[in-house]
Amino acid sequence: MTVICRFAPSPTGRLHVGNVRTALMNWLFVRERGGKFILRIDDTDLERSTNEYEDGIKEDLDWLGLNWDHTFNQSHKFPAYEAAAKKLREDGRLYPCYETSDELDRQRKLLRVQSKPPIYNRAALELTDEQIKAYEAEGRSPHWRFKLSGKTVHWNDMVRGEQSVDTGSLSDPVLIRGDGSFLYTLPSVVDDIDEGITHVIRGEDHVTNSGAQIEVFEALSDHLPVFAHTPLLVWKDGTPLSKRLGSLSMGELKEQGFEPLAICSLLAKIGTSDPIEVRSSMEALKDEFHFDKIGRAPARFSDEELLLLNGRLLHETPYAVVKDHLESINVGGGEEFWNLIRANVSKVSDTAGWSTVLYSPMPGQIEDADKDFCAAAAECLPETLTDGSWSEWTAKLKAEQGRKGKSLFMPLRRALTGRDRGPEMGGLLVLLGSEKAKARLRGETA
RNA sequence: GGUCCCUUCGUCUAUCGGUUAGGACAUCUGGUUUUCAACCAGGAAAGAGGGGUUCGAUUCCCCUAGGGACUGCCA
Repeated sequence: MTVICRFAPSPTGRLHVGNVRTALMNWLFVRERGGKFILRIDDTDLERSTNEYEDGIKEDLDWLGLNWDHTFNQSHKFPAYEAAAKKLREDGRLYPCYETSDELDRQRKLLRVQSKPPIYNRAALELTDEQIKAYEAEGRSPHWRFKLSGKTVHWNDMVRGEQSVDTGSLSDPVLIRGDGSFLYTLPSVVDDIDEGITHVIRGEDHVTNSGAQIEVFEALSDHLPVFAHTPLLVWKDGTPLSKRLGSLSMGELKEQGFEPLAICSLLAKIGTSDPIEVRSSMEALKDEFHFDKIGRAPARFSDEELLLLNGRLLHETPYAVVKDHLESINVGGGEEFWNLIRANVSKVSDTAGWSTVLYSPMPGQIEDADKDFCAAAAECLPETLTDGSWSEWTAKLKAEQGRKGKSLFMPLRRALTGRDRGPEMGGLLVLLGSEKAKARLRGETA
């Protein structure tokens, strides 16, 4: 059986880490099983959906490496949803309701105050023809609810095991709004049937939904996908992610200089029994993905962890992979430069600072007590530098100046780079060149 | 209020009744670099609380506490 999964974002905003995790789970599962990944744009809400967001979402997925085999918009499929609604009406599963939103709101509040579950009372089922005519005469157009069976729905969830939802304790879901537009539930089920979706992988906020949706599936066809409800993502301190989604959008993370693979690695690993480590390819992530590795507690997302993984990834990234990125941010220096400094960067943009150190005029950093020492060091620095120059030079300085260890090396590092920490000095010295090095040791800007 | 879910080293987690409770990240120590960072090795560190069941409970059951999801003419 070919596995077919879908990711179904609404184009009402850019993708954030929560969405991406869902997309990633679907993608990893499909690619591991050699199936089809469908990108469905849930734009039935024409008011809030925009083309810009749709393009943004596609751009984000592209950037992350989550490629899809097929994509379509729900807004192009209204006839199919109408047909499904017609069938449900004919079968007596879809019934018109005339309450206003305010009335329903009041009813729910009242029930809550009485400590009763806020379930729709199905008053619309009792309406007489006269009452309906009266409502229509008032100009009210009905919204339509799906009549749940009241039975308990069972399914075997790939993450949560045996699940049951008592549809008797649920409100009949509204499928069609008063203005005739479709809510999420019906189009989603119709499309899952049409596309032959075999596995629905989504967040556990949909668990109750699935109970109702399964009944809609059963009312429309024999097709029923397997469900997998993954735990939600929370912020590192355990608070809901929703408060900071703005700063966790892909657009934002990209701008902050995070690598797609670091993001995917983190999102694929948190909340699982695998160690949180970066992987250098989506292939590797795919091979390690398994539903039985997913825990059931909320997965914690940490920006610090992301930065760490980003650094680890860069430490082993070959020049060819970052070449374009380096050129796009105008970083001087080629392969030698990258190989030397990559172990000391967390983000590609950190290379800019090292590029300045090596290729732009800047003053060294010399403390008063080290002035004479640095001047002397400048004197005996050879004109031509090779890989061995650093150790020869420092050995000579050690003998002549009587300095060793930290007091020997730190002043040189500071004078030459202006920094306390950084890559191995031997390599830096060669890239820096003798002339520049001498000038900086004398306290000049070079 | 109701339904469902969760609670193990600082953090994310493994364990399907008997384990020296394992790993990863962070932290600490050592090595390497005649300095720092990076890198490598090693150490310390844990089953919310209370009851059961059992020869034996982190594991099964109940209660308490804490956290989360759902309970929309949102998705």
